[in-house]
Amino acid sequence: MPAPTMTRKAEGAGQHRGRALDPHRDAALREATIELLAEIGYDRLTIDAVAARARSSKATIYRRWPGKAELVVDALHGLKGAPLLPDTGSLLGDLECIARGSASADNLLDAQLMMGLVSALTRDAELRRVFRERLIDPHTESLRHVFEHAVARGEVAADRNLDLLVSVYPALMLRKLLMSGEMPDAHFAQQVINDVIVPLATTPDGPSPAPTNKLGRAVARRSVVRHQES
Amino acid sequence: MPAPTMTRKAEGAGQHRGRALDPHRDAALREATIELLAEIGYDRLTIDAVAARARSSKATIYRRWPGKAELVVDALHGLKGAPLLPDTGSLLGDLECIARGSASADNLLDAQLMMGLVSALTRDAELRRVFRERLIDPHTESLRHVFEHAVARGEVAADRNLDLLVSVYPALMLRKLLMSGEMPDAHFAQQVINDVIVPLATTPDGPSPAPTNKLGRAVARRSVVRHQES
Amino acid sequence: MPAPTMTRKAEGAGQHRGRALDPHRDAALREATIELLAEIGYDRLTIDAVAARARSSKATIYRRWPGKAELVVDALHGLKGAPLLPDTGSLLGDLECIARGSASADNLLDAQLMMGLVSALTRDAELRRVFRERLIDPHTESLRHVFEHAVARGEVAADRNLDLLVSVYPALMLRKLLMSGEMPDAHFAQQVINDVIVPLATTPDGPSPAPTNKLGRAVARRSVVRHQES
Amino acid sequence: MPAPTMTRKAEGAGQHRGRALDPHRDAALREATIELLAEIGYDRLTIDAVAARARSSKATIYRRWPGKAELVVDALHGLKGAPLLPDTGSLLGDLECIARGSASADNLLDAQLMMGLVSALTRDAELRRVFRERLIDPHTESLRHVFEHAVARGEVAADRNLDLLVSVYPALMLRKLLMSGEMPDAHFAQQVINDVIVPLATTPDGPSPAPTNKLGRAVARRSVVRHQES
DNA sequence: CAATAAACGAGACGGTACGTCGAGTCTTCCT
DNA sequence: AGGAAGACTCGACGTACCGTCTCGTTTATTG
Repeated sequence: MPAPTMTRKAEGAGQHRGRALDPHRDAALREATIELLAEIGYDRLTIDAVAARARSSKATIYRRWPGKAELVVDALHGLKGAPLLPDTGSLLGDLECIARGSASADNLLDAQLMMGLVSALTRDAELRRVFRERLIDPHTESLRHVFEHAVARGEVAADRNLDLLVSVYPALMLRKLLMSGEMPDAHFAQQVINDVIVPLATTPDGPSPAPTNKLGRAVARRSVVRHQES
Repeated sequence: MPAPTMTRKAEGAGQHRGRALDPHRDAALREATIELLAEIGYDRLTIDAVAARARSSKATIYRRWPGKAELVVDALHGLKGAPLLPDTGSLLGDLECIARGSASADNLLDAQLMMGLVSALTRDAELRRVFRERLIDPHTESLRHVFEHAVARGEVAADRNLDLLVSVYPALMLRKLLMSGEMPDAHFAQQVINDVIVPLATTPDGPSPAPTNKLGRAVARRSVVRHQES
Repeated sequence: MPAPTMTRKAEGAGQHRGRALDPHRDAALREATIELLAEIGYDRLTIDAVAARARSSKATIYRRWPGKAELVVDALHGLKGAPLLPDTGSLLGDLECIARGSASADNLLDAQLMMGLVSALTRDAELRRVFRERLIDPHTESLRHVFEHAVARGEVAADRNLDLLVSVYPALMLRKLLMSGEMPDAHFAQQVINDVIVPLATTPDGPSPAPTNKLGRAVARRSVVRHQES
Repeated sequence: MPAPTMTRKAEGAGQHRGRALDPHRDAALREATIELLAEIGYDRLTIDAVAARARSSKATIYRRWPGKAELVVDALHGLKGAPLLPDTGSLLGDLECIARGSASADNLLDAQLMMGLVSALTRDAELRRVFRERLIDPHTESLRHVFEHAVARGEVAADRNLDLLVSVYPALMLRKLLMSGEMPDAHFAQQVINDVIVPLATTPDGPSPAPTNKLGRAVARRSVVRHQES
């Protein structure tokens, strides 16, 4: 599986005519970026400051990344461990595992990064793509993995809209993050699991349940229409 | 009843020795700010542009607000939430009404504002508060209103965690907006209603369903503890 | 003898319909202006600073003077004593008297003022007029007085171009002032008197002397052409 | 032999680590400065205007000079004095040559520059020095040259105070310029030559004559025409 | 082993926006 | 109506970053 990021320029360039980009500079630049991010935040971070801290020149940075956002994304990418793919044997166990992970230090950093990056998402479709691939999808994939196992075990019905289901938890966490300005705590995560995710996954009928009252039929009829999340 | 914002300088100054700040300038500046926010977004909005559009001078702006963030916050203050409070007589009808409203022109403006603003949410707690009050709460209140009526009608069980329930729909819409870069369409809204909100609201048992396996008890126990969304 | 300054607005207005401009404010403003001029100089002097020092408002200043230059001219005008009109009985004695006066403290102040004001002379014809009337003419009048007495005594021929003659001394002093940045000293003044003014005033022949050598004829021919100063 | 100006930053820096200051930009900036000085004067000249005219950015200017005064000083440095050194064979011929040159287009530019600059002379000794060297001395040197030749020819006595003598003409021209706001015309220049410079240079006795005699008899031939100083 | 191609540090470049300051005017309230 | 206070528009100030570029220098590859 090739180029992981696409934020870096000429990732798989292969043979070079002249001198190749020095990997030591890469590392130093990423490190300086991370340090400055932690010290002064995304918005006050300047390319000049990164260059100065890494005893580099701006050109060396722009030779590697097209701009600040991509540099930061790439720098933080290096920090991220693999998304945890829990397998406790039960849906609830796996979800609690994820909930615990949500409040870990790793995710705190992710959260800060995310909040700092959301700004650039407004304008830059490419950044949006990378942002999703690097920071969002790992979490949803973790959840998808959990749900797929649960389906295999028979804990969750096979007809669920998984694309939507796996996005409920991160959506609520993101919202909480943006609204509060800080990483959601374990309490909140557990609450989401208990009060939203588990009920949603284990509702006896399909996502649009068997009508239990006079209005139910209309519901059932409509929910026949299914959509793929784009 | 204290000053609501604290972003404005000398909010309750009372008596003035000299000439007072002209409220007409306030209004013009706020209006120009809102227009520009919607047109070009928070990050590309400049104080100079606001001054030019309001036929004002920068000094007049800086006399009122210490910087861009505060200006924007204060301008948003003026935006009335005007949440639609549908009452079609059934939960599903109300929800569909809201879903249709989600894609309306009003919400498009809101969405643009949101996309332009999220950047600043990272740093500015005050901005975050006003952002929530002016742009988020009106929508959740609309949903809360709908759910409360549904509870009153017996369509939804009384034990649901409403704080969380009302945030599921906006959280998914926000996420979709941020990930796609554009306003979620009616399709998506309807899908969320059908596959997430309705099932969640009408699950026969409480939010933590009757355990169907050995781990259920622990779940039930935990879910006794309820948290208020802060 | 009419209005002395013409920098003040409505100097000879006579009867007032309403309240008259308070002369105490005049004095306080002039005083503040003089103080600030001495402390920080003309260029760094601001109207706001004058207003603050005099516990006045800017409007009160602009009600009296059209701008900074005029305020300063007027303020310094109050400081000036009458131009000395020496009468020692001889041309040389009078001139030496003037030379001594040139280096006095009064003139030092004048010099500083002059240097600060020259800037505005570029643009403002009115200021130029007042500048000349208030700061230049008194000195030339003093000289004119001296020369007229000398003519009456027979020390100087009656046909001299007095307008030009009286401007030689101040022109050299002004030039020296501008070129050195400081008030010309008594030495220089005496030198000008001895080496320029006295020879010029007491040249035996007219200003264009009878030719005394072979080239003189050409000179004489050319110098036939006379010009009226425009 | 030290750096002549010290207004430029790092004048003799020698070796550069990075990219060097582009001399073409220097020239363009100086040229724009001179043009604007002549057009609108020192006081109305703005850094922004210079940058705009030179198709530069303000940073490029501030990288070279700390402020407006230094920029102007340095720009003036580039002006070559090109003093005309007339040699008609007679004092009067040379002087008339200079008088004619005084009203030429070149001197008009000089005059505009001068008028625009005098303001700043008050404060800036360095500006004063350059102003003198670039705009004043060339003219006085021209005169000194003329007088020295006249002395050599025996037209002018060797005991004259040349330093003073050469400054009389420019001093009167400067004064006229400042008092009238416009370039003195050829009329005036001729008058100064005839009525001041020539008499002064050709007075039979030394600069400090015996003051007690009454020599003014037969003057009246040429000075029949009288002039009013405006 | 040269030649050469490219990366490197340094930093100048044209821009754009910033937040401050002073000017001259206007408005409000007080005396 | 005058005066104090101070907000108003206007416009220049000097600074800070942006992303691009041009220097000389260093370092790998290639011929």
